[in-house]
Amino acid sequence: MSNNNEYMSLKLENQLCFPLYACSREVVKQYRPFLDELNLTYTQYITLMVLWEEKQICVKKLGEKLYLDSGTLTPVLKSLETKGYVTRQRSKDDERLLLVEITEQGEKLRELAKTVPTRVGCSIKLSSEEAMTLYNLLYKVLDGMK
Amino acid sequence: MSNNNEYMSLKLENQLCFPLYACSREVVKQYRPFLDELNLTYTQYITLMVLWEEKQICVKKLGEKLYLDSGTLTPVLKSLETKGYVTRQRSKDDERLLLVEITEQGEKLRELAKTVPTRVGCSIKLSSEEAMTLYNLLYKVLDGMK
DNA sequence: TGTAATTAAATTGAACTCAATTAAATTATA
DNA sequence: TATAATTTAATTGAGTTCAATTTAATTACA
Repeated sequence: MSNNNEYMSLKLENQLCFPLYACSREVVKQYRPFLDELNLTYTQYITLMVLWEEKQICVKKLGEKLYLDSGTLTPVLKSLETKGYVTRQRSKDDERLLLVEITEQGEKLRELAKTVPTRVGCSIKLSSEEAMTLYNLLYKVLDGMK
Repeated sequence: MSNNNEYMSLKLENQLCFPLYACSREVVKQYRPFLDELNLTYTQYITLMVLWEEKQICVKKLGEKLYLDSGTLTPVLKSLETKGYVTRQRSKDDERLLLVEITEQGEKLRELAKTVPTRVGCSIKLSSEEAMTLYNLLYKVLDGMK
């Protein structure tokens, strides 16, 4: 009798990756109306989230936190600079490093953004226990991969 | 005493969306070496996965399954057509519908692709119970959003 | 010291994603 | 039946993502 496991696993629903991919995009989509109000994209928003905590950080470290590389971050940071939310300048100690720093205007944006998570949270229909479980499993996958 | 919950929730780690977004991209990245062998992108691959099950489907229905719209699918389907894996033709019954059908060559690719899930699965360091829990929670979020 | 190796960011090019718009076909209804 | 509303794909444009390459700076070490 033939073994169908491999063929079975080629079903969309049988792979973890697909719901992960679809769910990620759908949840990011929930942010849009709220981020539109702030004239921010999701990528710009999470970049600012790091800077609201760190004040100053180089592109490399920022990329490690966001799992993004300079190919993605360079245009995002230039755009945030144009909007007046960050400054970009080379480190005096090591000219290879580009230091990104939040501006006063960028700090102010935090006040306007602070209700976003709660508002988006409403469309994620999980109990806090389920959300915690999901959160932990996602980081387990993420940590297990590096 | 002031309430800091809203500020707290602006931390990257405090939102479910970020690990979802990062995890999705990292897991998709794991597919690359295997899909490179087949000269397929991830989006092309999941499109074929649907067609391996359905044989024929219109763009609308395909988009519902993949959570993608024609803006994304049209170029993907044209590319798969160029590679000889699918055909695209308007429905006789309703000229608005574009019917996508798997070709014999597309069917053959399934044989080559069948080991991909198992090979990628190795880099997801979860027990089968954890994987099932994660899977169910992702679909709960996804289903709760439509 | 001088050269090689490494590191950080920018750039390039291909592909994806999505919102908004357009065009064509179909369906509903006045 | 004629017109209006709806539906389906395609198109457009902005922004993202990533691999690969390039450039400049720093570090390692012969």
